[in-house]
Amino acid sequence: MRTKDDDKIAALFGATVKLVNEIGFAASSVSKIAKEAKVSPATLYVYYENKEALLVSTYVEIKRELSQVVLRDFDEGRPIRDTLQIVWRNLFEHISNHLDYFRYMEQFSNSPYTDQVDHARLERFFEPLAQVIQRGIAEKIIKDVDRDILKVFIWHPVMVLANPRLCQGFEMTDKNIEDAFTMAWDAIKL
Amino acid sequence: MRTKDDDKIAALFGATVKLVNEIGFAASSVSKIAKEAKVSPATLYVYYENKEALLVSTYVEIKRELSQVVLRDFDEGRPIRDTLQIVWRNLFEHISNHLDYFRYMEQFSNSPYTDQVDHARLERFFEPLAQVIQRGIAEKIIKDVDRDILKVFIWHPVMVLANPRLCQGFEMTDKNIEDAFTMAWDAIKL
Amino acid sequence: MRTKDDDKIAALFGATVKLVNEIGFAASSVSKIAKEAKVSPATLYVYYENKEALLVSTYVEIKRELSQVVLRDFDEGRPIRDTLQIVWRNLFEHISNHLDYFRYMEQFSNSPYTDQVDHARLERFFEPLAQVIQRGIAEKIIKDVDRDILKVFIWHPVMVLANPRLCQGFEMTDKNIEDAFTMAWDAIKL
Amino acid sequence: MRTKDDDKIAALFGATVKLVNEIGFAASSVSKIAKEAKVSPATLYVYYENKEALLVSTYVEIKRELSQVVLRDFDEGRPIRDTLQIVWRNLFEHISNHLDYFRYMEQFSNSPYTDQVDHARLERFFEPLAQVIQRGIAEKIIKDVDRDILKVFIWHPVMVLANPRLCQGFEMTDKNIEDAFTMAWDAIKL
DNA sequence: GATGAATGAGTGTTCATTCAT
DNA sequence: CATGAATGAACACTCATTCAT
Repeated sequence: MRTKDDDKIAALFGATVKLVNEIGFAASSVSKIAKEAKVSPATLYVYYENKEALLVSTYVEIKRELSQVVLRDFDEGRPIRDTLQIVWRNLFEHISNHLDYFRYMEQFSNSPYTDQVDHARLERFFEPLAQVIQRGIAEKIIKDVDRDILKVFIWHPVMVLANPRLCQGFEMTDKNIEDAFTMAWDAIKL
Repeated sequence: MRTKDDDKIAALFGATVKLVNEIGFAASSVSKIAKEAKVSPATLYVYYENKEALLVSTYVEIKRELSQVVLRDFDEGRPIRDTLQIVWRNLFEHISNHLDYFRYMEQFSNSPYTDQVDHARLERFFEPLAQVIQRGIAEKIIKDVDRDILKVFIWHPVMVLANPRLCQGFEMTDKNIEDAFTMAWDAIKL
Repeated sequence: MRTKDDDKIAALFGATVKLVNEIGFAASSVSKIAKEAKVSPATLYVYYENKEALLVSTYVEIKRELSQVVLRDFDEGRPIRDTLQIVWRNLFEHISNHLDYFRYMEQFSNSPYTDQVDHARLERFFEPLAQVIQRGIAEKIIKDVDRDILKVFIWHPVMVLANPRLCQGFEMTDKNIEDAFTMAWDAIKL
Repeated sequence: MRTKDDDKIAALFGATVKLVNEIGFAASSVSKIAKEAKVSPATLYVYYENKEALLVSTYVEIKRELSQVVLRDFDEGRPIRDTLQIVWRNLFEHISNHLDYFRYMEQFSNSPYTDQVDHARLERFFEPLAQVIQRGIAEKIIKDVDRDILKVFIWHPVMVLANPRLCQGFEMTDKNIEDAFTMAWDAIKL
């Protein structure tokens, strides 16, 4: 029965994210995740090959969802700065609503499981953004430097600032968000 | 009686960093660390109260060493941009020579053990830098925004770029390092 | 799925009692108990929350069994002395057949785990006996002294005499048992 | 230097008794005892062959002290009942002053180490008492039953009643002590 | 004599995974 | 499909004892 399957997958997804947030990545064992999702540990292996597959799949799903939200109302016609600012605000809003997703992403990124992810596939989720950047460079609006450097200055600040472990005192007020975007833009613009 | 052996502490420090780099934080067990350091697991407990103490101590030591290297030849008399650039280059050099230290710091930062660190004490290692930033703001050279935001734009890029897991294709060439510093400065300068 | 196995519980119970008798309470480790019961140490944790739960449960089970045997054919109509003598003989017989149970009880009683037992619940197993004593006091057949003192004189002698560690030379002959009962009765009767 | 030796032995004796009372027999490790006695674990092995020797020696010393206190003012001329009552009261007083000794004795008695004690030697400490009993039997004042049975009824009740683990609610008031002695005497007298 | 360092063998417990139903 | 039982391997840590000074 299809419905039931999807329920279980959703339950496992939710349980995984919740547990990683509550007790941390290392302490999130298969049996605890199964208990949280109200299924048997054995059932988990019906849907995923092993623990790694569950964790990787959870990560990819979060990234997929993130790309959809962030690229909502994406319109290439607008000036580049405006486009980026809209994306930045979407990103900020999504983080605020789903801090649990972000904390999962961070912990996953720093685990050995990251190596098992098909990063090229993830990049494709955000392809439109990459093209905007590319256009900005061509039009001499954005600095022509290594793409990784650009990415680090545009996107990482939000992630770091949203991480309570790294920025304990920081508050995500509207002003701070706008300040940060201004600085990101100053960094990359020519 | 036998005397306490600095060699053993050094061996444990080295083994901890090496293992975390090779197999990851979560998989670095006490017995594996002990074996790598060529001591008995029981001996480890002569020098550290428990696993946490070893990991925290290793982290603090890395941070201490980093602060010394980075603040080498520190001279407040220079223009702020120059001061930051020198620090940035020191940081870059240190990262290049000790990528393993940086990977340890990252993994540690995303572990539950981070909460056990006396962060205020660590901040003091880098106090001179904080004062330069402060002066820059007072002299209206640097933007007057939340200090955490400033830190994220000045220091985090290097860390992220140096992380092969996050930036697989990135190469730390001289040009890239200078490009990145220029962008960091553009971000924070008024 | 496999079903929970009463055999395993019985095996763990037996192994626990046997080992405590053979090597002592302190030396009876989880892994040794598991090996004796021919299960994996991990399996033990399917049936009991932890070592303490196993030991406590074993103790309670022995006490429950003891109460059933000792109160067999219990009849309040008989004279009090006769009632106590029957119980005394049942107790003696049970001890003879299950010296291992008694040695387990003793060692458990002197362990820190005793504090975790619900003593009130155990007392209820022997409630009918307490009432006989109570009646004896009311009818001025038994001395009206602190209940603990009564218990010590009626029941403890059997336990101590049955303990080979405390009474190495003692033999539980019929005569000795009757002698001891006579003395217990002389002690408590008015 | 003799003085120093005796200090260390006394410190080890005290530390052993204290720790067994505070954390239990099983949890009293060599290193904890050494730390409590403020000596090195290695020093312990200068004075005792091993842990067992320390524990056994501590037990024997407690028994020796006990025999001295209990037989204080011993006078064979008095009526047997009076003699026993005096001893009983001495015993009660000593227990009250040194509950820690008694708890040590109990825990030791239920440990495997008991088997290593030279019980015959201990019996000799209390020889005068055995002879009084013997005389009581010869004079047909005390029941002529197995000596172990007599011992159990005369001496064990105090020990059990003094054990908070076995008799949680019991209070050692003067009345209770006299009640208990009366019952002990009733049990053994002809 | 006295010590703290050092350790192999063990502790109780949890793990990711598979088995039998 | 779904499950709880079952487990070998590993975990962090402590033990009684010995070694080197």
